[in-house]
Amino acid sequence: MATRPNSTPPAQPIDSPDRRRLPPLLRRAWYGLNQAFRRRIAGTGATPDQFTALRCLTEADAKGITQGELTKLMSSDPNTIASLVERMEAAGWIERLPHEKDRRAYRIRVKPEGKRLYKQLRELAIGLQASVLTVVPEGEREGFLTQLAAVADACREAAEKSPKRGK
Amino acid sequence: MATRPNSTPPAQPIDSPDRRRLPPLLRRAWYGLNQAFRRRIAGTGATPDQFTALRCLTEADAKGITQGELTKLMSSDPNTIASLVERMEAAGWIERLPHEKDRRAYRIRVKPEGKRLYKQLRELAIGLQASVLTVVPEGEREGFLTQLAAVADACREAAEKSPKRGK
DNA sequence: ACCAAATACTACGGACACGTATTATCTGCA
DNA sequence: TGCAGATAATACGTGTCCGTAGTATTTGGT
Repeated sequence: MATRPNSTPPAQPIDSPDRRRLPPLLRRAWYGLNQAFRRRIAGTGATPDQFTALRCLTEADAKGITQGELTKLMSSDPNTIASLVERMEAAGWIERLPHEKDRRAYRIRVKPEGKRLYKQLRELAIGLQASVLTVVPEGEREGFLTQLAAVADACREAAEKSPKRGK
Repeated sequence: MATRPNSTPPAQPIDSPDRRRLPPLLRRAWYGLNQAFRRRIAGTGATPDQFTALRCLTEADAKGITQGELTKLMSSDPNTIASLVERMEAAGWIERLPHEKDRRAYRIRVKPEGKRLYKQLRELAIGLQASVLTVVPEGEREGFLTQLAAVADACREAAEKSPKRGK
């Protein structure tokens, strides 16, 4: 039965049908990455999504963005962001200030405590991402990420082409 | 400002920092794909995860697998699978029979109604996957999927190396 | 200046991800 | 044979995903 080379043990034989299909591969990669990160940051009290939010807010900062903008940056949903932001505000990591032009919206700002937490999480995230990416040979990494970006855009586009309400 | 070629419109300039980082790309791809699929199958009453379960069960079938095996196939969690299976059983798509060797476990079988549903969902899934994959040039597709598989394995491995309980 | 349509957010609900804890059963080993 | 430890499920709780519906405000066209 397939004497496999003694490297990192594959969970399934290399020719398993699953190894060639996009959705299962994406699922496995995303859940695995998430789980690994969640466990590594468990001690901080934050979740992977909360880190993502902090990253988006930090990089976009200036005067603070709205929930709607954060929704787009996180490839997420307004409802999800609403409760996410609510918990993060309760935790004291961010604050919601009234928007100076649009009274429907908020400006979300990262508080000092949130910035401190972000720095801490970022170290762990960088380490994890680096260790995962080593499995793609250095020379092919750029091309791989470019293709993944194209696939990601295609997925998003497919989602937007099938809206919730009819055509 | 970066006169971009008139192909599929990128949501952001090509040099945006996000287009080169693995976690945001995976997030975007996975959520986008999921959302697109969920909307396309909304009429059937099934969810993307239920389709995944049906696919795993159908391909592995024979006498039916246990929840634990399904958990591994779906890169998921025993708790998640328990409630997923419960709903699918209530919907009449699958049934749980006592395992003949292990009285703790079940054997999950796809019922006729589930098989019918699966065939229907599969058509939609294949179409979606194909349309998404067209953004990767034909000749590079195989290599891309191979690299994605390697990344997926690395992610899973990273997750298993950081177990929930301490070191 | 006025009103329909779009937009920012909230409220509520079903489904999923996953951590901890518990029960029932199986397995390995002295 | 006997029992500690591993394993298959379950129960329960928090956080996230996202669909539908509703409120407040802004915008665009007349």
